[in-house]
Amino acid sequence: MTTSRVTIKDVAARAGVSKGAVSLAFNRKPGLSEATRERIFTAARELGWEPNLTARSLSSSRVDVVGLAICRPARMLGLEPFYMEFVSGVESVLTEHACALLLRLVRSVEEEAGLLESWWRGRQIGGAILVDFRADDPRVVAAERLGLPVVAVGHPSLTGSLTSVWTDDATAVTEAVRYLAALGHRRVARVGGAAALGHTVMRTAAFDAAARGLGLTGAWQVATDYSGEAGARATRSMLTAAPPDRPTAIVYDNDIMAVAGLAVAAEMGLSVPRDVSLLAWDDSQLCRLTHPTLSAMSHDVHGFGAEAARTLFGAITGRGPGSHPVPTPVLTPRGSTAPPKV
Amino acid sequence: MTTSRVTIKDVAARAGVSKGAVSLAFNRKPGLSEATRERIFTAARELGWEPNLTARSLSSSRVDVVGLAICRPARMLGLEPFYMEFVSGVESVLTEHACALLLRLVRSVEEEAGLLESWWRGRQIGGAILVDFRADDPRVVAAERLGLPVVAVGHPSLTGSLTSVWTDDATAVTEAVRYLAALGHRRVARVGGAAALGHTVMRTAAFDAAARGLGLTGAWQVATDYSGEAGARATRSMLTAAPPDRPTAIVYDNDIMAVAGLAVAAEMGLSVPRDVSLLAWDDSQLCRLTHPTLSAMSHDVHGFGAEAARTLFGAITGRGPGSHPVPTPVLTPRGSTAPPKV
DNA sequence: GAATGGGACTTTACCGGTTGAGGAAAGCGC
DNA sequence: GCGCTTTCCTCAACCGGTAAAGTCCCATTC
Repeated sequence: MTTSRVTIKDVAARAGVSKGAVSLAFNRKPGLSEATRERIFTAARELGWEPNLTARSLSSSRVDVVGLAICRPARMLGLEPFYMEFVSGVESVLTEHACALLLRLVRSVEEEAGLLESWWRGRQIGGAILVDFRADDPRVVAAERLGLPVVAVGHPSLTGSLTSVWTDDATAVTEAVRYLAALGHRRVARVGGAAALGHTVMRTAAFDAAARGLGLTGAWQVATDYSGEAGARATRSMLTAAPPDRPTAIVYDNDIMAVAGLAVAAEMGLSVPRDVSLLAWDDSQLCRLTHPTLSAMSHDVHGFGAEAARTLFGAITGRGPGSHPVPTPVLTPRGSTAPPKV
Repeated sequence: MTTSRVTIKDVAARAGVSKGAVSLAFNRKPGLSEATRERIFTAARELGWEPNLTARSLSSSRVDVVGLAICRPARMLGLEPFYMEFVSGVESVLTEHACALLLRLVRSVEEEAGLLESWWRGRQIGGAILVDFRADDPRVVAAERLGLPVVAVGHPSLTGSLTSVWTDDATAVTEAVRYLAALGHRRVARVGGAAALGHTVMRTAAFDAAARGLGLTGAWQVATDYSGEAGARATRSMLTAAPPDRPTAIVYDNDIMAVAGLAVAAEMGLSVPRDVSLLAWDDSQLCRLTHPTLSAMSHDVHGFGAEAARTLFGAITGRGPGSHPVPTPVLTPRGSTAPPKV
């Protein structure tokens, strides 16, 4: 009921000091005796005062909020364990710095670029995390132009002069293909993510290169929108191909599509991994909840988010641009991959 | 590079008016001629000015940010499609009001109560959305004491005097049980969510009542932590029970556990729905990506989030407490439910 | 004993908007 | 031509903090 109208002035009055002193105490700056400091904290505690962050950031012109806009259809977002895990990693670091996360779902990168400008101009955020880069991403130019401190989650080749945090997807794709080839697979397919995304392009190229390098003749890949439906559709079309073309192993660009692929195989009466091997990507817990369990290219998404947040703090505090690779996804074999049936 | 140091004063100067006039124009308040208004907008556009929201909320003491804290282990969060869909529903309404969402993951409701107080005292949020109520939830008292406008997502019996938005879970559970009984099942089990959550308690009671009412002798339910692992464990222990006790149908409290249950059945060589029927809850797209597809108690989670946000705006603008039911989940039969084998 | 220095605060000028109290000019009735 | 509204706009006081400059007092130092 009592709308807390307690301000720094009340605390100052109660502690018998000026508001400047209260400010010094709460920002742990030197220039106050221990006794006074203590008196101020006591007064604040008694009144239940907390500094008004709005006022603080107005006068100190630093904002303890970072923005994150995600640009994927709501439908897919919910299913994609990646984002929530990423966000939770980001949070874990932000929390340490008493920093908050402003989240927004957008429909296009153009909208996102506009939003970032708005947020920054309106002093709503002190920095931002950018994900899902595409070729010639408008956000690169926007962030540079605005001088907005950001961390770009994506390969340096996509993020221009922005500070970036990225995984080496090309190497991971190569490892995946090598593994399947080592098992004896010759016809390997890949169900990729959205073609517009930069990392999809890179994975696609890496897949091609790896397949060619290993002399795999039947390499075949398609792009999807990352949704389970699309994954199912792609899998169905691959598995219904005439036997000489039919892949014996399929790599997916996320978990969901791999799960959907597993269902398609079951629905077609094919046994995994006897008739076809499946390899997922990202490796959320979902991969351990299926039967058979899904082999996957696994990485620490939570840690990825945390690293992104740490890097963002670096950018906000003026550290110049840089490129921060995080560990490459590693192959985690489970029940869905095996040598092809002879 | 050019840190945008454009302020209302610059715009005023350029348009040849006072800053008060600019303020009036940008808040669409009366008292300005069309011509002046136009001149001001032009000047603002030319300078690329956007009002500093920090300054605005300091002087107008209204904050266009709402808080949402989610209290579940990161592990589970990622997998739970519910939250992202809910958030996307919330967003869809917030966006219309040019309002932002402050998100935070917390480890306990106590921490959340503290956070809300901090956010509110620090004028970081204008209101909050509270989810996952438990019995005697400390957030109820906290929100009341602070006078913080909130919308509580949970049954009115759990949310005290707070404005609430809720689904009638008891009715939905009853419908689920009735459906399975109508198919001929006599031994129906339920894999519930976290026992500490209020809605779990209500669903548990409703399940018991429904089973008793229908004279089902083998009703059996357990509580879990909502994780896929726990769902798998529960399913395994149910399906390994001696035949007279073994349930022929299992209802799950979310999607993930149902998916895990499906895998367990497969791993045990049981056929779904021939040997056992499974019924999921929430019905994200995941239910359509399995084989067989999962029958589910289905509701519009996106719409649920949107309604919560709308109701919150009501609370913020001073509308008194109220209780807003949203549509009860409805049964959506798919491939995982059938009459029991005789 | 005057000059120096520094610790402990206070003062005061912002930060960039909003808001309510005016004030000048134009329109209107008589 | 005078008072009275309206319309349109200016002024100045906030909002609740921060930060740089200023004040005071006391201990040193020469």
